[in-house]
Amino acid sequence: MPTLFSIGALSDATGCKVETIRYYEKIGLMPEPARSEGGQRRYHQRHRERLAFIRHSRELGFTLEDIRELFTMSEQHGCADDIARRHLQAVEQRIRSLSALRDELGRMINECEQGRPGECRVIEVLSDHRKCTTEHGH
Amino acid sequence: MPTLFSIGALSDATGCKVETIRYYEKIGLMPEPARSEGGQRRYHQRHRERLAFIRHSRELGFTLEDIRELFTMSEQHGCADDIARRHLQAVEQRIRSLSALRDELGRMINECEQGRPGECRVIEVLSDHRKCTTEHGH
DNA sequence: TTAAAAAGCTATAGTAACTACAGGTTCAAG
DNA sequence: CTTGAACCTGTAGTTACTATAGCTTTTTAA
Repeated sequence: MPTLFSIGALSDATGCKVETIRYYEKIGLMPEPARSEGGQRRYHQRHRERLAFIRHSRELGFTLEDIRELFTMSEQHGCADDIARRHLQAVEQRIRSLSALRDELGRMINECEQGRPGECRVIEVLSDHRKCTTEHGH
Repeated sequence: MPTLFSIGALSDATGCKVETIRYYEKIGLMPEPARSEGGQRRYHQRHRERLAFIRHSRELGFTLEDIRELFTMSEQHGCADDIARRHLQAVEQRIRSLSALRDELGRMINECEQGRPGECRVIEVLSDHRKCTTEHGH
């Protein structure tokens, strides 16, 4: 007989919160598990695997919609290459704008340190985009 | 007499959507402007400046709560140095994890190209965190 | 001057991806 | 057998907007 475990045990095994597991079930990302006599959820190993897949994908920044697509792919033994590629492009773009932002913040803080006390460049720069050196945002 | 302008004109001047301006007013980030006879909003130059400050800060990734703090600072002629510094740390952390993620995605896509057709490493790696080389997530 | 079109108004609901109650039930340990 | 931890459902809240419906005001063109 397969070992069944509770939602709390599944939560401990995957690091995913109990509420989040129920939420994934509600939106159809996790299948409805068996229930105990009293109506509590009872999971198998395959639930643990599916949840691990979801959590890992989320850590890598895939959206829940992406993950739905990934499941379809994996069921059809298709290649998830293009989803990953699309996602990689988004990640690279995000890194570029965050880097511009980091430079701008660094510069603001630096100028604030140089200034006389009571004179804050941070506020000044925020008030006027023209005082920016980098082109952040899109 | 100061030139008054409509919400649409303010929107055009700042690139901030009309709905967003009304939203900022509702949450108390923008002051309530004067109204026309018929009840439409009429703004001055100082509203434009305040909104530009908000938008610029948002572009730099500050939250609306941060921006509230920034306004308090600027009213008290205080230094926003520590908010900016705190934010910089968060940005740097975000860049680090996104870089790890980019590497991981690149590796997955690469291995997928190398493999025999119909064999997708992307799904495989997503199923098993142990197949990761980098430590992403926290 | 007037009629139509454009822009504005309020209030409410929806988005992503959860998280946090409230108020009750079931389960496992002592 | 009792107690307390864990579980249940359902609903509301989070962030920062965006979108809709159904109306009113303002502007433009005939």
